[in-house]
Amino acid sequence: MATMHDVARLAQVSVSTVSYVLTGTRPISQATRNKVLAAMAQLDYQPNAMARGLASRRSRILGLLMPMDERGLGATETAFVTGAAAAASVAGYHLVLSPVGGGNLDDLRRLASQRMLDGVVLMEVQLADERVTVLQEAGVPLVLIGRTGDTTTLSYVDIDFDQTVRDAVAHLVGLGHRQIVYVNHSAATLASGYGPALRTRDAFTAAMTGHGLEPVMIAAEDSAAGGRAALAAAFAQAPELTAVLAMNETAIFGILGELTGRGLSVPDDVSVVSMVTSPQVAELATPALTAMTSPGSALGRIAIEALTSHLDGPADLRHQQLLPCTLEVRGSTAAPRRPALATSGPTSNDGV
Amino acid sequence: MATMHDVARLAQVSVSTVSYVLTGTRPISQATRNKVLAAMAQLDYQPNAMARGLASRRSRILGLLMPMDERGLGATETAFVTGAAAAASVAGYHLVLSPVGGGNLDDLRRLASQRMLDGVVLMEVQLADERVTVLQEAGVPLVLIGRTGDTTTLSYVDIDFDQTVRDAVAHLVGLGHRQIVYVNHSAATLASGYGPALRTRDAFTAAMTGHGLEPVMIAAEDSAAGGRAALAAAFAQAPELTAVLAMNETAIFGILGELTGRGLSVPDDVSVVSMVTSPQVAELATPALTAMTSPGSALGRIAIEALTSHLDGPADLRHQQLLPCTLEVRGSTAAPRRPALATSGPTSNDGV
DNA sequence: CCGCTTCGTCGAAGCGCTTCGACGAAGTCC
DNA sequence: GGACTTCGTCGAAGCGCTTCGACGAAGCGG
Repeated sequence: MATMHDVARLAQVSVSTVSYVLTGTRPISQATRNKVLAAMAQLDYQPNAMARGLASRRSRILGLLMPMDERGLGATETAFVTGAAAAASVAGYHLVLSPVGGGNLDDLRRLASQRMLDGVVLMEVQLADERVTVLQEAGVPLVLIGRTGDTTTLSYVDIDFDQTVRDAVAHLVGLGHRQIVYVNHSAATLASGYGPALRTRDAFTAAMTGHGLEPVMIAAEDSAAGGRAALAAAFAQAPELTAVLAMNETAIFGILGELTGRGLSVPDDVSVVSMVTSPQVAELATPALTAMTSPGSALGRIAIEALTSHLDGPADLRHQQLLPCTLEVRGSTAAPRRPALATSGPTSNDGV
Repeated sequence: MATMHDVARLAQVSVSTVSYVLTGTRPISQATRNKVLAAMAQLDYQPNAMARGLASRRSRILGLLMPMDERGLGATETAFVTGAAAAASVAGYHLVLSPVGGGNLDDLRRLASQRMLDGVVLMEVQLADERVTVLQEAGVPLVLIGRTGDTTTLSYVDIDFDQTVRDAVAHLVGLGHRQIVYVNHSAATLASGYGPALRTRDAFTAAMTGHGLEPVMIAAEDSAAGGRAALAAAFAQAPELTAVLAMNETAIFGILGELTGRGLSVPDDVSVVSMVTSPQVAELATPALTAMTSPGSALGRIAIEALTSHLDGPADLRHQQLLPCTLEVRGSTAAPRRPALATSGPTSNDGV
């Protein structure tokens, strides 16, 4: 393995000159640069990342911390990762994914203190997330995907749940639906302070109220069985329901199964909209699901760009941005079979 | 950030002594050790990973190279990753996941030559995989998940597809099925030399022939639509079919949808077995799928253990191991409604 | 044409750690 | 009880790179 010394000797220049050619920190004449580049090519020289990191005190490695539970990564998360990796590569950084779960905070602390990561993107952020504290204490630059409760001092990129829910509800209301049930994540997830679950809950209430409609939310376990139970609960609470909006990607297959089981057809009897869902998953169902497609790879790219601009630019700037999911109408939504009965309250906003 | 120097000064020993306490390379008296450990604790000392790596020429970082296509990671792959991460942690290594796709071989070459990874686990190996060559040229220790065509010089862990297919077929034959169709990955995937697709194809042929039955294989695109088309093709080729064995986790939902669409019930009219499938995915379907559950986390653990034993032990040993998937009977398989007509050929193996 | 800045290059001093050789003290063997 | 090994510790020499200060050679204005 050739070192910088070898290159310098072959090119008949000093080591520092070679370094300057590599990093561009100081001007180098074209002639010298060519000599050095030729020597590098001839020796198949590759800089040693460790040595470089030690001397410069920056590793040019960015970490993407993704808790991996047994659920697996959906296409949404994957798009996110690939978007981030591409952006990192463009900025001249490596991206490594670290599957540090919520449990091992010590592992995280060690990783952070070892100065091996120049910066970190945190996925699946809770409203109160200890990992943020650990990382901040270790002095590691940080960008969140998602938001903590108090976001004033942090950089983040997140889905605009408010807008997304509003668009989804508007789509259903526009089709003529009046009794819409929102199937959220489980009660336990809500209680644990999972941001998306809480934010969509509030956004749904606001959107429905804005249309003069009654918001009904059901918390469902993340499983097909949970979806079935949720649908039963939904019919118990709102027997006239004609549409389901589901945040819970896992439960939705249970919902569909139960609907079929009750002899109800999608979308004729009940319309279904899936939130924050990838096209791939939406296409698995029959009929394919009308869904709010998440801006996965854009989210990843923007997070990395924010992080690198922190690193290469002034340290104290803050990047906060929300991106909505876009509505993609497929086969699971239609006008309700029985036209809406006028419900109580104003209906002036119906035509959205 | 405290350095080893600070610790040495506070403990009134030399730097090398501190290093020996940390690495255990040489004996240190209990008294000295305690002094050093106390100093470390007091200063909240964390060794600098870069410096350590530079001096020792080992980073204690292992890479898990997983091509991330838009399909996303299933629960199987996730189990794999978590198993690997846990094993790495036990062995005192960090595990980083690198989403290097098949395209950017140069990226891989750079990563490998920078000496920042002590070793690498390669996922989703093709029968002829250039990444193997690149890594071998760079001299990076290597363990495969999956196998290349020529495995003589390589370490690998893989699913025992032969055994898995045999068990799946035996289950169906045992229930009384005679016309069994195997739905594989797409023709393009087969042509590209994707090992699991090829191996299961051959294993299916062997297993069916062994039972004196006619093997029918359909290649299906990785989508719900592909599954529907595959089922149509299956009925065209084998109108009497009573069971489907599917390798294609994505297509299987299309298969189920098409079955329902044709008014056929699962498992009464047609039994379905899903290969290499996680319980989570199997439970999404209604009824839940009888499936061959992949030994995900064990596979990850074993791969890492093989890799670390390469690194810490003699360099030239070889680890080659196959693990079968285990049959988990759920609701999608049953005895065929119309008992099998005696097909041509011997039926002596039926009772398996 | 003199002092001044800018350009291009060099040498040397680290970055924080591991590891080798050395060496006194203590234990072991016949 | 002398020769020899083992134990526990130290100092110093790197690992391969970045970066700082220095310095000769040009280029510039007045």
